[in-house]
Amino acid sequence: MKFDERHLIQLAAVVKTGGVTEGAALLGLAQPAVSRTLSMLEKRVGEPLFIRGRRPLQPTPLGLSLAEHGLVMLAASRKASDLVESFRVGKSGVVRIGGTPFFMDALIAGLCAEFQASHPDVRIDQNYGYFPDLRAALKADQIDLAICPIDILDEGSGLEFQQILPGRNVVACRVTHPLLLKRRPQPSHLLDYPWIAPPPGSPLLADLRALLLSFGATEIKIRYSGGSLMSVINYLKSADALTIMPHSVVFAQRKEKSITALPIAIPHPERALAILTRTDAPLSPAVEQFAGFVRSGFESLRHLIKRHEEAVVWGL
Amino acid sequence: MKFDERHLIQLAAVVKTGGVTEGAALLGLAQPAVSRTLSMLEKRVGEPLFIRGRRPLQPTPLGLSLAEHGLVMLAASRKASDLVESFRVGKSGVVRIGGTPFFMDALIAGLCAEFQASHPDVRIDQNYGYFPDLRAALKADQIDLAICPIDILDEGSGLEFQQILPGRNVVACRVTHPLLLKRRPQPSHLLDYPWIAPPPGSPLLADLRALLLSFGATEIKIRYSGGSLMSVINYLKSADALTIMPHSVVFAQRKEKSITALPIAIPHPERALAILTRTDAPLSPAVEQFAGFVRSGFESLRHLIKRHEEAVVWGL
DNA sequence: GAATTTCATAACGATCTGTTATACTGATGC
DNA sequence: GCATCAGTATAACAGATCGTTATGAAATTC
Repeated sequence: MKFDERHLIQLAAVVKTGGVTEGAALLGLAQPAVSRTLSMLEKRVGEPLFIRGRRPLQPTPLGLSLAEHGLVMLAASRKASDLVESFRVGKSGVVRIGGTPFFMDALIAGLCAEFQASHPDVRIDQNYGYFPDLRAALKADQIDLAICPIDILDEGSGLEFQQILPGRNVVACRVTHPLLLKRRPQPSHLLDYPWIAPPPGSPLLADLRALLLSFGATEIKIRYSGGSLMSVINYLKSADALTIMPHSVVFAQRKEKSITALPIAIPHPERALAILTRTDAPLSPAVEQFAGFVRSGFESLRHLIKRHEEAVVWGL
Repeated sequence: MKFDERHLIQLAAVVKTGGVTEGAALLGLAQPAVSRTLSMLEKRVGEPLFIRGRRPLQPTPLGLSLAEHGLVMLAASRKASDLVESFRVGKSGVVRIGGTPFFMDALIAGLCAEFQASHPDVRIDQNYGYFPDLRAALKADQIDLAICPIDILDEGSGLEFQQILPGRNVVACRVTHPLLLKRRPQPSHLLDYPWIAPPPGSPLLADLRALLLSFGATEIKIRYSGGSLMSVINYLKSADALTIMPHSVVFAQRKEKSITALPIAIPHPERALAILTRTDAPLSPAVEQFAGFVRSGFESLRHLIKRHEEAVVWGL
């Protein structure tokens, strides 16, 4: 005995509403359609599903049991419909993001949480990587969207950068660092302290090398490397060490009052943060929503940084 | 977005098995049918449900979520099919029985439990009543089957008795009753003890009256009445009272060794126990099974009683 | 017992289903 | 890199099914 699921749903609707007419209305059908379905079901099952000739239509035990299964299907069907609707407007789905570790840890994770306040049914899968990895992951459709500093894209690579924050590197240290006490700290002083090297593969590492070269420094006291952002910060908090960091990352930590940036202008390449996506395939609605949220989030951040810097300048 | 539930089930089958061909096979369909359903679904949903061009067919998150709902429906559908199968062979369903209190309590309740050892999914609803009530309940389709002593049925009543046990009334008392010590207890001795009257409406009450009349007794010391079987037995256990009971009910209590029957032959009308059912509507499979079980159960009981009585005779 | 509501049946067009046959595409082998 | 192969998509068609309107039958209600 194999059922057409729709028939069981119709049965469920009739049992639930207590009438063929009402059941049909519940499903948006005409009454004869449902009536015929019931007759057909009874014939096929070979057992009565309703007690005939009773006006508040009353199911037999078998009819009732079958209707319960139908109700399960009806609920599942409704849920499926809702799911598609919410998926379409980006209210459900999966967003697979990748990005450079410091940015992800400092800025994106929090944004994800904020995003889910309005999109609770969107799942976010986060991955770490630097540009080459991210580019490959995007091409291989392992992630939907990458967040990393702008890099060079081949022509016709099928990828696209959208800048979300202008970049600037700073030298970070703990708030009690002795260099902060100096009236005018000089770049050469930077060589007096132990350094934390950014993770290998990180653009920051290249930037650090360029920075040192600009001082004519050939050697640097690297005492720690390989840690994630939290490790680096915790190390910094416990020593007068220095490291190079995107300004926005240091800025994001300002509330903690544990690390800050040295007021030393250092050379820095153009490293604007951007969203990297594929151009060949359309983004799923949830990804689209998330990307929009990230853009507006960084737009706010940009203004915040701007006002903050103006305030700091005035405060000087 | 409203789905044809069957489509979601097909989607579920494909996701579950990991291939269109296998999914189709799981549902007993040809591959093109399922393939077309998938194409159609994707077009209607407007979002890809599978990542194209991957051989171990891989669903998108949306496809996967939809498939989960489809799986729910598939499971419900299977359960519904199983339910009908088990109903057909009487392995599930509801049996609504009614009967005279003493028989139900003494004999039927235990049989119900035994029945459900082989039919665990059959629910039994038990009701009490005497013949007129049971007849009415059957006609009103409130019960499927009644168990009571055979009574007079009108011609064309649409009901039918099937005898399951020949009837015989005995005088019951506790095993320590003084009358049991007498060599040859006489009917007249019965008037010396207090009596328990069977419940009003009970055939036993009429039988008791007839019994007394046969002794020429006009008065009897009725000290207790209205109790269910358990009350009557508990009363009997605590006093040298007497009461009239169907022999089978006393017999059913033999293991308890608390009450027994006096070896006094008393006049008794023909009161064979029977199953009363409607003849106009077919019994549901579960009821049929139950009726068969009751018949064979009483068949065994009949033999048991016979052997038991022969043994008692030999023992004398 | 008449009115009204509800259910069952009939007939019909449109749609959809499932089938077979066949072309296509990605995986696998050398 | 090309051939082979398994699995998937497409096409075409016959049959079933759906949902509709119109209408008759049955039961409830007043």
